[in-house]
Amino acid sequence: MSMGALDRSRREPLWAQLHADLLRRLAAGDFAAGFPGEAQLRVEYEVSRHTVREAMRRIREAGLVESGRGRQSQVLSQRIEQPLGSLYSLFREIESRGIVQKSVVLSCGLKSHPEAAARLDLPPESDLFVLERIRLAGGEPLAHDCVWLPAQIGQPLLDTDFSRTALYDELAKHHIAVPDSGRERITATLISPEMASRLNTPVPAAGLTIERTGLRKGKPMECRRTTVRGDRYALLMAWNERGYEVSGQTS
Amino acid sequence: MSMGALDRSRREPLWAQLHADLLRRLAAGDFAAGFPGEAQLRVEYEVSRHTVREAMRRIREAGLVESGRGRQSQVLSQRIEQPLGSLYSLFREIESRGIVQKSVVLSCGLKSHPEAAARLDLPPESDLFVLERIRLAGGEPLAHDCVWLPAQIGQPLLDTDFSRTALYDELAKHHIAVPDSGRERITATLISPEMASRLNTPVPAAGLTIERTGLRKGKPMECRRTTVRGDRYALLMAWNERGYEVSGQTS
DNA sequence: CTCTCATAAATGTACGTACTATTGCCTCAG
DNA sequence: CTGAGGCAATAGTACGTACATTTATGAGAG
Repeated sequence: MSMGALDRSRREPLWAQLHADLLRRLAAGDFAAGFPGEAQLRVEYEVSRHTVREAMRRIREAGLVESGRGRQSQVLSQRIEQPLGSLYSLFREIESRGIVQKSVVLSCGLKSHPEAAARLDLPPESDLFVLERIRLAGGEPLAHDCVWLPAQIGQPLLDTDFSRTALYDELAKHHIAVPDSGRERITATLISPEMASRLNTPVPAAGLTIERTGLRKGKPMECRRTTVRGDRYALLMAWNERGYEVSGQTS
Repeated sequence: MSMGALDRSRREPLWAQLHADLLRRLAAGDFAAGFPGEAQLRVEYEVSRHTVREAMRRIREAGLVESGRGRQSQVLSQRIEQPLGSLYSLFREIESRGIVQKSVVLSCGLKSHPEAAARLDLPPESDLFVLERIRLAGGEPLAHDCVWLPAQIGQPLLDTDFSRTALYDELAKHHIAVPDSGRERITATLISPEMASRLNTPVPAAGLTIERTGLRKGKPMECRRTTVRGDRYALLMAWNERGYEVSGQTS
């Protein structure tokens, strides 16, 4: 309900409060039986039509509802996919297909790593949280994944069993936000004999190496190096006049 | 100037006409010495502040200007880069670095190719324009590139010497528009011995294989298969809350 | 010359009104 | 039952006003 949802004494703009409340109610499914009209929202929240439209514009632009002259707003499919890079796409795609995703943890602890420290904007000899895993999909090795975090972020994760859980889920449990932007460098490389035995590939074999730096509010907070078996993964990119979409394909 | 720029009798909304005119003037460099304020635009175009803001909101959201309380709008960098896929990024990046870009044309003509025809939504036995090249950068082989076009599009290109010219430039000369959207499938593959001799790589070597379908107004018009030497190319992806940016890196 | 503070200017927020264009629904004639 | 037409509802466009908040500027004190 709108009781107390809007507080005119707060510094936050009215439309922003209304926008937040509408998002909340959308997520809660309040509008499953139809989205209210501008007039109804104006009465319900006791704001002007201008304020309602200011909030609704953002809802529309996010693609959550569709509206037009003469007809009320229609709730659209609720998928709000934030870009999280090709790596995230990879592992999400696996889950969405219901493939069992497990990992073999090769190491998990604190260790210095000059190259990773440089990418995290830290002094070369800083201790970093490092997590090295072989990621399995459907029981078969898919990728070798090594992630470094600043020690202060990784500290609470030292005792975690990462064989069945995702790093971002663990970060969320400790109320640490995931990256909101980042860079990835994707190259095709030969899988080394040592790596080949871990990934159970023939020699020679090709792999996709993804070097990733994740940022939060512009500050590096995650540095990753992942080698995916070339025979089991494809990176899919779709582009149009508005931008790119990235997804993955695992076999 | 604003003389006659806005026509209230037209069906197009006033803000849209204003928006279009501001875009035009921006592109023409009219605002190089500072973007006009809302008040000035209101007077100049004889519209209400609401209409000015409706137009300006779109200019701001397109990232063309930046504005905030107390200070006038600032013109930002004017780069409006249309996404054209990773392949385009690859070859553009080479040109921007001034590296001499040449090609060895392996074949150029009309030929049927069932698999490519399927991707172009054409009957399997249709004749297609096919152009197969080894692309060189700095005198050294970089990629093997094979592109198929529907015969009617490729017909005028049959006599072109593609050893020094880009396909899209040739299409432009014949007033054929380039794709405005498309899909790419990027995988890591082993370079076959036959390909290795063409690309001058050792055996074994890894390569990035890009299968691309370019669309114009939703209709497939280009189908491509490119194998890039893994040791000479990296695909760079940057992502933030708004979307992805893709670029390339050649060595 | 430099720092501080008041002022002006600009955009942001928020209210009001009116009219337009489009849609969906209901009524009514056939 | 069906189709046409009118009517009400709804979002879009466009105008007006006022005040808040932030920034840049300039005057004046030190």
